[in-house]
Amino acid sequence: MPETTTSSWAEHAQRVLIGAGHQRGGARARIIDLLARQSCALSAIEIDDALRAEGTPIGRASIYRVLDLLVEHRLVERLTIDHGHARFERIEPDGHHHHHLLCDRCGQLVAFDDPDLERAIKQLSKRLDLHVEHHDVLLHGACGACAS
Amino acid sequence: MPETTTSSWAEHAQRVLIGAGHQRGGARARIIDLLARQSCALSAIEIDDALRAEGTPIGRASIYRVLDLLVEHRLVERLTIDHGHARFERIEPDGHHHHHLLCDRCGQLVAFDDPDLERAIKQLSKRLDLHVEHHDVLLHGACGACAS
DNA sequence: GTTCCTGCAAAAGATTTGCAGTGAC
DNA sequence: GTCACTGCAAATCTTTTGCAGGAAC
Repeated sequence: MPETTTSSWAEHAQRVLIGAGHQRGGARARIIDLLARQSCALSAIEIDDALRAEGTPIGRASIYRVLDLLVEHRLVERLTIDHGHARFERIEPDGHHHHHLLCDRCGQLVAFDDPDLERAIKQLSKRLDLHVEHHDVLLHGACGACAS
Repeated sequence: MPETTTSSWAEHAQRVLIGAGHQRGGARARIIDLLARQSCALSAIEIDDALRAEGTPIGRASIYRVLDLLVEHRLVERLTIDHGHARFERIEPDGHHHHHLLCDRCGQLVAFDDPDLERAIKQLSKRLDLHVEHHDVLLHGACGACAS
């Protein structure tokens, strides 16, 4: 896991948005900065809480609007893991990504990587008559801590 | 695709629920019957609409309650495919299952089967320090019709 | 100065809960 | 007769939209 990714993603995101004709905005910068620091997906509510915890809350509407904008520009991925909540996670410019396991015991969301799984999905999209642009895998079960 | 599955799942579901101490109920029978006839996942709203179209609507609350009960007894799987809607699909007693592709062009949900993918996930759960009980794969892209 | 950004309040939509009546056993 | 099932209405919760003020360029 490259340590440099964090800040470079934030800069990349800002660059893309400016390039698309958007202005700089305080709320947006805060959200981008927050997402840049995460290791896993956050819900809009968690983002709201985190920003509030930092002392200066941001309106819910702005949070959703910024997230929409980021999703639109493929800077952030929207995941629908639990029912009723969307979760958001940055998309790395180098295409590197992971998948998730939702622990049914403790509710924690755990990220994992698996090249074989990526390979299987790539081959699958050739075999089937489908154009796969993007994929999500969600496992349910017990995380390392709960399984032992 | 075995033609017999349809009715046997409905009977199986009823048997499990009766065995768990539940009574027979009209609304529940209607919903089980409807799900038994589907080839792919339905949302609660679609279930409501379908039942209304049959002439005798069922209260939303009952629909959600029955679905919860079915999910609880592992007779139905809850999928969160689009953001804001849960979708429900029966779980076959023999463990046979498929995954989905959501067409970004036309919005259609397409089911597909892939033994290699299943294998990759099975091996993955051995390699990683996780107990995988269950998994969902969702592909995004273009369906056969839209891709051509 | 114009256009985009933000926050607040209100609205929309899906899901859940409370409660009273009905039906199953 | 008891306990589960159902429907209606109200409540809850996330997400969206309208609008007016403020900031960026």
